[in-house]
Amino acid sequence: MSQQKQFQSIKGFYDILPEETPLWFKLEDIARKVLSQYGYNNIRMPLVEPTELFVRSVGEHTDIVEKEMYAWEDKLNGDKLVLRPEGTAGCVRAVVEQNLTYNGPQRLWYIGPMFRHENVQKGRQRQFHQVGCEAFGFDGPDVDAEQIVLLARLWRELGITDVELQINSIGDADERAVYRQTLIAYFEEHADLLDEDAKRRLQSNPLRILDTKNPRMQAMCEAAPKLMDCLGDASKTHFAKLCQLLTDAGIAYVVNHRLVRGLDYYNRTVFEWVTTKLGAQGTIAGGGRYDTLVEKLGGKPTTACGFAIGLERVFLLMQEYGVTANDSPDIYLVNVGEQAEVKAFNIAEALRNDGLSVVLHTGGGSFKSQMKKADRSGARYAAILGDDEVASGEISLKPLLEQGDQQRCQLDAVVGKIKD
RNA sequence: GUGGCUGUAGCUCAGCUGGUAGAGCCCUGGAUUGUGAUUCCAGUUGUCGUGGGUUCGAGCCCCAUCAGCCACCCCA
Repeated sequence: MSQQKQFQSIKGFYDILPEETPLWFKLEDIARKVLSQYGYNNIRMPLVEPTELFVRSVGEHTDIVEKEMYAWEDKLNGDKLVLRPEGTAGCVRAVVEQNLTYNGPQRLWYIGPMFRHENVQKGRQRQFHQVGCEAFGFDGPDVDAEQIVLLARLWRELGITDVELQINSIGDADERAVYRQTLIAYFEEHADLLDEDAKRRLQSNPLRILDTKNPRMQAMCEAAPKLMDCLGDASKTHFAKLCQLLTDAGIAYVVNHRLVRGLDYYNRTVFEWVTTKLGAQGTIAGGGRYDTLVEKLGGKPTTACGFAIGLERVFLLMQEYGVTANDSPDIYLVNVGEQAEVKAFNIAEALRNDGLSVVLHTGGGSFKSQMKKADRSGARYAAILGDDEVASGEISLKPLLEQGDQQRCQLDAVVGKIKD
């Protein structure tokens, strides 16, 4: 007997197992319900897009584009393609290509896998899943607030508490450019305090230096100029209105002046929902405005605001909070004896016609072993079909989840007894 | 990409300074012949992540490799 080689899944790519899917369904069902409550419509984009789409939208000098994309060249025609690392770019591409905002603003959402070649950790895999949500053509901060309130509702419905909302405004591109120069100048004045890491980032990503954990630099960073102070009136007003809307809605938030997004397309409002229960992968959802992206991808100027939810992280959080789900059948149909085995198949179908979920026991075995399997299936009832029942044209029903007597009844009375 | 820890049955793990593998759970069967979840009895489960090396002998020591966890980084 030669043993064939076994395969293992690619690093960072996982199977989601049957015992986990009920909770996934719960998560997805609730997300769908909440999104539709706010009038968002589902859109489904391809998993593969042209590489250039992400270079132009996410940004050439971002980590995602520089080192995390699954990119390749099509052998047949030389097209440069990628597995999508995020959803917004593809969604905007679709909106522009199909002229979806022709008849006015659009609220869209999508769900599916994203791909980033990162180092694997809990809550961070190379194929992961997001629910994304994008609103096009709404200028005011009310959409920003709507999306935040939507997420707050989602956490509530999912049974997740203790997630912190952080918000910030990173202004418009020109304001950010001014701030960038101001900040670089400030850091250069304090060059003696900068560590290796900070020097490296000084030109590439000076805003990130503010996040440093180096205690020697803390005080200097605290005293650095604030982005908020460089914003123009329009951006400031936008942010102030957002804050007011959130306060009025009773949504607690923290203004985090250092909150910056790693994707280039964001402007003005940025926000993140953060938990402390998942280690370093604390962000379960993040988003913000991207008012210039539609135009940058060839569409008419259209403002936009969106967010993405990291589903694996939310899933882990649900488990953390003890949220459970099951998809147990109503009935496990026990059948012993030659006649019973023959009849059971049709009885199962008849019960399913009445809308019940029925697992038919197959493969024979004693009453005892069949009852064990009935119990393990999680079914609410065992429906028992033996020689006696076949003779009288009845079926016995035994509740498995709670105490109660076994009852014999006619087949067409089963639904009534179970639906009580 | 960098650093630290880990990898033994389906699951959780034990395995002494190297002497050819164990527990609990699970699973299968049974405890007067039609009844589960409790109890009792019996039984099955393994290329000790993979490939090399040292040794008379490796789960244990050494090297490589793969995978997982944690942190940095980044993000959802």
